Amino acid sequence: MTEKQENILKAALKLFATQGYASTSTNKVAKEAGVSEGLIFRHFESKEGLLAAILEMGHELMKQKMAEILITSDPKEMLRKYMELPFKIDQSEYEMWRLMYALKWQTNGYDTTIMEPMKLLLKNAFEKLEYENPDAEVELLLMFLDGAATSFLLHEPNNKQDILNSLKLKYKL
Amino acid sequence: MTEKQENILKAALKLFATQGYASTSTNKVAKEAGVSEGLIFRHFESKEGLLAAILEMGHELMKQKMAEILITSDPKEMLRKYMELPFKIDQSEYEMWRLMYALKWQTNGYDTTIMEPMKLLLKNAFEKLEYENPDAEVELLLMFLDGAATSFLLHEPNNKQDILNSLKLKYKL
Amino acid sequence: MTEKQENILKAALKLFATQGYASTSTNKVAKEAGVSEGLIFRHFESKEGLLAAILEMGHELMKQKMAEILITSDPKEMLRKYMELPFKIDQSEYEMWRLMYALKWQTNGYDTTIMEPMKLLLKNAFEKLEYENPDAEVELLLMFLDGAATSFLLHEPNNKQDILNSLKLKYKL
Amino acid sequence: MTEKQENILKAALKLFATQGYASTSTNKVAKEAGVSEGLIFRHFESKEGLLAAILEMGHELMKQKMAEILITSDPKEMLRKYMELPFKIDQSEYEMWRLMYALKWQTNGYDTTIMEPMKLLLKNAFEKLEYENPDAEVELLLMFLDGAATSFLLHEPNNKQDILNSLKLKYKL
DNA sequence: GATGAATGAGGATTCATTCAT
DNA sequence: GATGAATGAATCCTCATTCAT
Repeated sequence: MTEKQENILKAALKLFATQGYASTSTNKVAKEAGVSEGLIFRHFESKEGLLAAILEMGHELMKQKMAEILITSDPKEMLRKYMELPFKIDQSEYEMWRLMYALKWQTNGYDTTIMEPMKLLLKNAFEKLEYENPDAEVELLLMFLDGAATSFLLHEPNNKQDILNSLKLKYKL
Repeated sequence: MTEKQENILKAALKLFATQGYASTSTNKVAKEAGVSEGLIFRHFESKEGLLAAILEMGHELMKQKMAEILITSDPKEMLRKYMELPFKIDQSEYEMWRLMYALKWQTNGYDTTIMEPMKLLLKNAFEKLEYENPDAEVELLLMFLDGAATSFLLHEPNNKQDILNSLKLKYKL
Repeated sequence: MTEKQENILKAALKLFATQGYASTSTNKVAKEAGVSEGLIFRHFESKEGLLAAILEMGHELMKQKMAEILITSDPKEMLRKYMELPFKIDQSEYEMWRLMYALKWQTNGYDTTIMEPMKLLLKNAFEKLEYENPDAEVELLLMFLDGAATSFLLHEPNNKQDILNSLKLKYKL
Repeated sequence: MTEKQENILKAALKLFATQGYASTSTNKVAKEAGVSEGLIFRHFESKEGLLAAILEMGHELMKQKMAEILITSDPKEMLRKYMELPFKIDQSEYEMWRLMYALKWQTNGYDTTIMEPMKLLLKNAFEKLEYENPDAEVELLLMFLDGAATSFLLHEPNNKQDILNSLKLKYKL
C-alpha cells in the first residue's frame, strides 16, 4: 500500500462519512487526497471498489472489537464490556463508524451476517444469567447499543457516563 | 393541491426512502409520478424544496404521535405508550419514518428541536417515578427507541412482542 | 390595448433593454408585469411577437424624431437639429433606444431601410452646402451620431454640451 | 494549451460573435469545436469562464493596438494613426471586435478602465494642437471611432476611404 | 505508478409554449 | 380576457470512467 493509496482511502473515508457516499464525487476525493482522479480507478477500479476497500477496513475494526469481548468468559463481565463499546468510540474511529452506520440505510448497505457470532455469544450469556427470553434480550441489547451509537455519532451528549450507569443498572451490572 | 402534485410527493417519498435522496434523480421521480420533470420544479422550486415539502408532512406525523402521548397524565402509562411507539409503526407510515431516520445521517438532516417538548415530559415522568438520574434516563430511553425504530425499519424481526415485554420489565411496567 | 397589455409591453421593454432579449425569460416578464405567463402568448403569440410589438413602437419613435427634422428647409439648420438628436435623449425614451441599439448586434436585429430617407435628406443638405463628397459626409455624420448615442446610452458623460459644441464647430455651425 | 482547447476558443469566439453570448449554448460550441461538451467545463470551468478567456485575448489585442500608437510623439501623426484604427480592422480580428462591441451592451460587458491611458495621450495631443476644449475633443473622437467601428462591424460600407478623408479634413490632418 | 486530457451519459433546472378552465 | 397547471426540449454543468503518455 503506497502513501497515495492511503491518502485516497483517508480522504474517501472522511468525505463519505461526512457528506455521504452518493454525494461525494471521485473528483472531490481526488482533490482532498491530493491525487489525480485517474489514480483512484487504477487502484480501486471504481467508486464502489473504493467504498468496498474502506468497508473492508471497517469490518476489520468490528472484528477486533468483538475479539476483545470474545476472550471474556464471565457473562456479566461480557455484557458490561459489550455495553461499554459505543460509549468509548475513539476519535480515530469516529468517521469509520459514522460511515458504517449511515450506510445501513442504503440498499445493500449492511451485512447482517457479521453480527451473527456476536449474537450467539450474547444469547449464551443471557442464558447463563437465567434471563427468561434470551433471544429477545439479545435483540433488545443490540437496539440499545445501536441507539447509543447513533446518538453519540450524531450529537455527542455531555452525560455519557450517567447514561451508561443507568443502562448497567437495568441489567444489574 | 392537485392530483399530480400529490403523485409527485408520493413518488418522491417512496424513492427517497428506498434509494436515498442523493441517489434519486428528479427524472426518476417524474417517471414514477407519471409527470413531466418540469412540473416538479414548478410546484416545489427545487429538489430540496420537494424534500422539504415531504419532511413537512413528516413533522406533522411526529407531532401527531406526540400529541397522543401528551394527553396521558399517569407517568407509567406515559412511558408505556412512548415505548410502544416504534413497535407499532404502521405500514402506511413506514416510508416516511425510513426517510426521516435515513436523513439524520445527512448534514442538516435532522431538526433536534422538535423532540425537546417530549424530552421535558419524559423527564417529568421519570422524576415522578423517583428515578435517580432523570436526565440520563430520558437520553437512554430515546436512544433505545431510536435503536428500535432503526431495527424495525431495516429488518423487521419476528419476536417484536417478546422484545417489548423484556423492555417493559426493565422499567417495571 | 388593455392595461395588462401595456404592463406587459412596459415590463418587456425594461427587461429586454437592461438584461438583453435572449437573457430575459417570459416568466420574468410576466412577473415584472404582474400578469400570468399565458397572457403574454394570448396577446403577442410568441416571445418574438412581443419583441416585434415593442420594436414597432420604437420605429414610431424614430419616425417621429425624423419628422421633426424633415420640416426644416435650411440645410445648416437641418444639420444642427440632426446633430442634437442623441444629445437630448429623454429619460422616457432611454430604454427604447438602448434596446434598439443593443439589437443591432443581434442577427436580423436592425432594419437599415428605415434610415434611407433620412440619408437622402442629409445628402441633399451637404450638397447645398457644397461639401466635396456628400455621400461620405452622410456616412461620417451617421457614425458620429451612432457613436454619441452609444456613449450616452452606456455611460452618460458630464460634458455633453462641450462635446456638442466641438462637433458643431467641425461643421462650422 | 492543447489543440482541443484552442478549438473551443475559436468555436466559441465565432459563435458568441455571430449569435450572441446568451443565445449560444455550450452544446453548440462543443459541436462546432468537435469536442465533448464536458471538456469545455473542464478547461474553462463555466460558460462565463469561457467568455472571460476569450475576452482576455481581446484585451491583449486592444493593448497591442494602443501600443502601436503610443510610440508616436508627433500629435498630428498620433491622431492620424488613431483615426485610422477602425478603418483597417483585419479580417482575422473581425470576430473579436464584433464580440467586444456587442458585449458593451451587456451588463458588466465592458471594462472602461482599459481606455483611460489612451484618453490621456489623446488629450495631450489635442492640447499641443491648441484645441479649445481638449477633454471634449477626446470624448468626441472616441465616440466617432466607436461609431465607425460599429458601422464597419455591422455593414462594411464601400466608401471607407472617402469617409476617412472627410474625417481627416475636419481635423486638418 | 501517476497524470491530465477527454468522454458520454446523466444531473438539476429553465425555457417558451399550450390548454383546460 | 385571464389564469395556472402542464409539458418536452433544451439549458448549463457534473459525473464516473477511460486512455495515451
